[in-house]
Amino acid sequence: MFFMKWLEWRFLIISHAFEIYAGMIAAVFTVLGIWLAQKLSKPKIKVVTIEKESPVIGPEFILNERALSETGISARELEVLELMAGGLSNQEIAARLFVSLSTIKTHSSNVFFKLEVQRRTQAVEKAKRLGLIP
Amino acid sequence: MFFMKWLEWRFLIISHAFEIYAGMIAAVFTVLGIWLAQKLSKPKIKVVTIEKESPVIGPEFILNERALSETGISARELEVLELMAGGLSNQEIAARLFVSLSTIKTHSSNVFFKLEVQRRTQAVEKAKRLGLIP
DNA sequence: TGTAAAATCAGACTAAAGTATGAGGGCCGG
DNA sequence: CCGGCCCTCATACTTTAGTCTGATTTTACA
Repeated sequence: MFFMKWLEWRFLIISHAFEIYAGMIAAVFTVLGIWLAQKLSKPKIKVVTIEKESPVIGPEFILNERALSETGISARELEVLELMAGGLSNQEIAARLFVSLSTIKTHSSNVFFKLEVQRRTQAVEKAKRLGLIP
Repeated sequence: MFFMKWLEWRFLIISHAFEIYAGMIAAVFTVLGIWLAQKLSKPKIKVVTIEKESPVIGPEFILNERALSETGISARELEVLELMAGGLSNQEIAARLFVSLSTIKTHSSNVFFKLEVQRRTQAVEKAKRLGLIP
């Protein structure tokens, strides 16, 4: 029985040798094709942009020249305004700028007038809004 | 001459019929393989992530509770501090909160003590730094 | 229920801040 | 060279801010 079966197989293989050969070639080259496709195909590139919140990197202050000229605030007055914003008293500002208290009072009064306010806290607040100080 | 060439070709084709056949099969199935690969394989996706710096859009203010408890500033005192930062005088703050001027003076004095400052401008400046007010 | 913190207010005082007015000197452009 | 602006300073005065002391009431909490 075994022998018979084997003979049958042998016959089949021999008589269909070409077809088997062709099939093997087909199989091998199909695999080759798949492999080629995988190797050669360019990957699709998907670009994902991620918005990253940067915690206020640039404290870069740019003076608002327009507002400055519109208010008519002078260089010295702006200096006083900056120190004022730093929380200094008129006395301390005077010492810092090597001038008298009277001078600072005059300057600050002028600043208040030009900014249309009546208190230093308001002046600082408005000056910041206008971009006159950081 | 032409005839000779043709004969030569013919001979070549016939004698190598099998190889040509095999080659064609190989070619066809290579293409099939490529096609299969294209159809069946998931498309390769290469994900490129790009970090994009965005300059903090939201000026959303979040109160710094830590600093608040550390300084020991009470709710009412914080209210006064906020109005103070708005440039209001003690008189105006008193009117706004329906209390007397004395009360506001007491509150502000307490705030100055807790923030370790001596002037309202300094208090406002420091409070902003600490995240107590916007 | 006692108490500690918070909120309220007052009076008195000191210290700043702000206003008003005037004035002198420096600098610049018409 | 003069008028206008800026910077400076002073004096006098008013207003606001800030300190200190002391007190009452409310609220929250153990």
